[in-house]
Amino acid sequence: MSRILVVDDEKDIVELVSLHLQREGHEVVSVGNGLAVLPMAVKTAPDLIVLDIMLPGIDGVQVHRRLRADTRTRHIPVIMLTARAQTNDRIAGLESGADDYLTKPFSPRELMLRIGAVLRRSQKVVMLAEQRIGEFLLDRKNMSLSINGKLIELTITELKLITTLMANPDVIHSRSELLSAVWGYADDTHSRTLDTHIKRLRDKLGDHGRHIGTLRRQGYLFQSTVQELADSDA
Amino acid sequence: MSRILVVDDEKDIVELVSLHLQREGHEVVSVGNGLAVLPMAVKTAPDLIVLDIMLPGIDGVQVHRRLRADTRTRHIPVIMLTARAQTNDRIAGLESGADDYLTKPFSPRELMLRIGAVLRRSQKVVMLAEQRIGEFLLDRKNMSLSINGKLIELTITELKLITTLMANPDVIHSRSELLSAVWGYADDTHSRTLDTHIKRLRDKLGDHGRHIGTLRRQGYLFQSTVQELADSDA
DNA sequence: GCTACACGTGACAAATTCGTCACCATTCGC
DNA sequence: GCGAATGGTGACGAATTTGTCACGTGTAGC
Repeated sequence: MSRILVVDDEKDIVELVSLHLQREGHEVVSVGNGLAVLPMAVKTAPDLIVLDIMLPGIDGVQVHRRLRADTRTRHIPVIMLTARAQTNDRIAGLESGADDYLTKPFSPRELMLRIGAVLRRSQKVVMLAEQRIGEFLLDRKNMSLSINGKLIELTITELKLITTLMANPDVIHSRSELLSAVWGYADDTHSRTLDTHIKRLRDKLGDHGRHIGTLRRQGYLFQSTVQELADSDA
Repeated sequence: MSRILVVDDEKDIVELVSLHLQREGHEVVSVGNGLAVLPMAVKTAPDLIVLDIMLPGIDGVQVHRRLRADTRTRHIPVIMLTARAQTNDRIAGLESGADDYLTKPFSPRELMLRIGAVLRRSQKVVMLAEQRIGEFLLDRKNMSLSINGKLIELTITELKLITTLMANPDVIHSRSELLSAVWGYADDTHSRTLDTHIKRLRDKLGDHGRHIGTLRRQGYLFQSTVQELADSDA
């Protein structure tokens, strides 16, 4: 599942938290000294760090600063464990930097919920840099479309349109869905805007414009494969 | 590393191939019956399938057809194992569909090389759909940039420019690199095109335009963090 | 077969984008 | 400090993009 780095010098806290995390299928790494956090974080690349404030070596606030300052660890979400004795402005300082915080003593269940929430928020959504469908190559990194290796010059509107269609090939995209994705509004009563852009796009695709199909009263779709022109018995 | 589905009813072949694959760090799943391939492929989502022609149940050619016809498995590369007794036109038919083929008896080393080559060819390049840097959110899926949740309206040229810069934050991008990535040429002798677009982009970013730094005689860079305006001792 | 509705089409004009360029500002090396 | 090189700036005009709209074509339901 995910790898969690637990930082606390109280062994019973570490064991309790580890137990709960492992029960949920996470992998746990732990350290008990502030100075050891950054090297361990760099080495193990955890998905989240649970970081206690009171630490031997250097304290949790300092550790947090170092994690944020290092390009290798700055992206790792951090949940800080604070003691009730912390002053309010100190807690405010923590809140502004950490992804979440929890006051000791805490219920392990509460911590698990917090960890789950922070992990979900931080999950990276990825997509294919290049998507090939038949003779089409959509290069999302360079924001370009090629057909059989030949670059098709598209306006940004046309590019957004084909990108939206090719994101889910062979699936119908309603008019309102396309308008929303490309134009930011969903109602096109009495307007031919979408139709005009579809035509322009099809024109630029030449013969391959047939890959953009119309489903009357439903919307448009990008077809991975199209029927060959029938010469006989058409 | 990668997950490989090995399909062969000869147990010694399966064991031999599995041994070599596991030695290279791959995970191996195997089935010995043609009818079991598709369900297993759907279930385990392998990165590559090694598929023997001679199978009980349905033969390898049929299996291959089914894999290609199913949207859940059509993208999985297939290496087919053929027997020397196969006729030439049958082999030609296989070649046109499989990603690679190998004739029994084969050396395991040869198969490993083929597997490596096919895997390398099929690796999907992915990138973050959304990239957050400080207050900037680059949404590659929708081709948009937001700062603190506020959409910044950019032209396609400006978008390509900021995308290129943010792809490697805090790294210098030379003028020729930017020209090549955005304009498709690298020489800007006697032209202020790039500079003009950088200025336009900075203007649209307002205060946050400071994130785009100039390094004289080297190029430009996107800075994840910038110095706060110093009110004292500036 | 007829009609109403949905989509395709060509044309237009306003808006926007783009590259260029003259000039200014800044930086660096001598 | 000076001069040359480099980057910033505002303005211009050509080219392109965009949305709209009248009209035509195609389709589905009665």
